[in-house]
Amino acid sequence: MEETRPLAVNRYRDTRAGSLRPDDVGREVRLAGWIAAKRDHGGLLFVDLRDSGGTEAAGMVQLVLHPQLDSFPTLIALRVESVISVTGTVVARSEETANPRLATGGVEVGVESVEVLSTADVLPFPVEGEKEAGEEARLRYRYLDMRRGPVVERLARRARLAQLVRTHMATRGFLEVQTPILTASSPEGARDFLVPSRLHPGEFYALPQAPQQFKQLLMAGGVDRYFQIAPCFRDEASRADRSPGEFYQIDLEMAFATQEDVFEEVELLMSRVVDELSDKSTTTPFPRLAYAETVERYGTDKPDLRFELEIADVTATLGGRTELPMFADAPDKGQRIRALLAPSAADRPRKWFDAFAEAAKRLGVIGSWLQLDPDGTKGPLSRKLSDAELATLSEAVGAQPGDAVLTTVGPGGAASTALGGVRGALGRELGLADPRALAFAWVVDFPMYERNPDTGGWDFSHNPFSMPQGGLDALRDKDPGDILAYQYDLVCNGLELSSGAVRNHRPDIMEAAFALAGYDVERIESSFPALWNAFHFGPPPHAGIAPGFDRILMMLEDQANLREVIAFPLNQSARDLLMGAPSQVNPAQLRELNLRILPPPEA
RNA sequence: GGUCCUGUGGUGCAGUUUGGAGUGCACGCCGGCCUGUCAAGCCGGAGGUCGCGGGUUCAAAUCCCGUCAGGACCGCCA
Repeated sequence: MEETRPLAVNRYRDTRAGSLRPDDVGREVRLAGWIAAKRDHGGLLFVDLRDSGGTEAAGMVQLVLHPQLDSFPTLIALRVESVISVTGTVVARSEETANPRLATGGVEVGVESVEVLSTADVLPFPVEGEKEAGEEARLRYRYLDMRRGPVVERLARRARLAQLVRTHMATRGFLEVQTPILTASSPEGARDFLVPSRLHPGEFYALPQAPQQFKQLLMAGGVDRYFQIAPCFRDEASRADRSPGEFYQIDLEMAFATQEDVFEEVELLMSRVVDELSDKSTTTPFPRLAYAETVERYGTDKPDLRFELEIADVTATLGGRTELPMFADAPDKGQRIRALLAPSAADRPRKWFDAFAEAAKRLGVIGSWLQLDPDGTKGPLSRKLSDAELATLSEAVGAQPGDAVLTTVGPGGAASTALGGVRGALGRELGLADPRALAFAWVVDFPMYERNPDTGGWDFSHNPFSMPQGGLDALRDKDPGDILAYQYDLVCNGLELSSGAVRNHRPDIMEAAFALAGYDVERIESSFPALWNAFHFGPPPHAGIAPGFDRILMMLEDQANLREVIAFPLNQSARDLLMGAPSQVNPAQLRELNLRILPPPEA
């Protein structure tokens, strides 16, 4: 598989510590690395020497030092994580003293001389050992965290992913193009990071939120297929699966391509990534799910499809009929009654159900529940509904004794979303999802527009450059809320991996599409001058997508947090605890940029 | 902008519900003993503004208010 890493033979080392085996017995070797652990027996000292990590050859070997050695007192005094270079002879360990838990455990190195290369102070947290260090300390001393191993292993996997993406995309005819980091601020979407221009007082560059316009301009420039592992910058709040500030996307765009062409390319790429970089498996083609249907069935547009469990609708069967006012009044209020099976949850404590009801309340819907205990039903609904109605409800979700049924009443979308959140949590808590499965799916047919609750007008619900399905006719004839876009997401295991679209390359359709969102031609032109102009000079139809590089790694590595797959991540509030960014700058720097700092507005 | 969780020697935690002496566990650190350990062992020791500020109380790690820091989430992320 992996080629052996060539090792420079120099004054520090001629052999990797982790490579020693019984075959090496008798060899004179020179090793370098960290003191991972010391075991001081007074007259005899054992040192675990750990070589640098991130390669298969790295590892640990036991050194034996005898008191006759000149440097014995020095070694006794050195703290763990100090760095040494030693020469010595590889000797076999007897059967009683061999360590089967160590790859090098059949041998040890009898040390003849030691050179101390650097010394370590008392550590802020242990490098060796099972204990988890706190998140803050790990970030502040990221280099020590790396020495623990797993982070570097993930970085190695990250490097392999980058390499695989590049070789694969090249064989598929994609041209890797680097696009600017200093570019123009864009009026749409996320908040920009701004970079003041020294040469042009009062003017700013912006860091790209994504190379969206550049890749479309590459299409206009006749590039057939473009890709890039592209840095993207957005000044928005973080989540566990969303880095603050910066992240990477496998950005790609294809000329003369349809939605299906994009799907095929991404399926090829993703299945190769999964095959070569994980022990999981997946099958292509990925299922296609319509957005509206997905939200209806799973309560989210990024469902975890590793398990069934669909949200049922009981508005028709229970609404308007029962004695229970919230159910009885629902149809008249335009509300829906939604229900979700919670398998084997009948004996959950009251607290668990209350937490669900609280969560539902925060989303503006009423949550209630029914527990099908073997010795009778419990929960608020059991007292308020007739036996027949309870049976109807249980049947709707397929509940058996021992299960519970969760219900929500409220506006359709919110009633579904509340249960969608519970569905995901149930999958994790009850182990419904096969941890080795990767359930990819395409979510298609996103709505083009959505109502702005403040203005009552129509906003683009996703990318304003997406092609509306039905083109000009749809824009002219349909209710904006009913117009779908050639806009799609790739989801996997409850994670949104990617978002893309067939682009709108026609100025006439663009004009009509933007008009519905309240933009006139002048505003399009001033907001997106490059694209608007380029599309008047014969742009090819094109489509693309941008799978999240960091999120793919999260998925491959089974990590719940992006920080685990990034070498030097920012913390939740976008601070770099290691480097101390952001930070104030000196007045001379500000003067040169013609900037003055104002106090933050009073709260 | 908001909600929730967490903050206790260098590290990871328990103690907070029900106020009563900085009480406890594991690791680390310092000193001593120890020639076959590999989480070495044994003996001894040091190390604390219980994040910070205010309040209630005879008495606060514990209750209340505020604030700071870390995390999860809502808003936000076309």
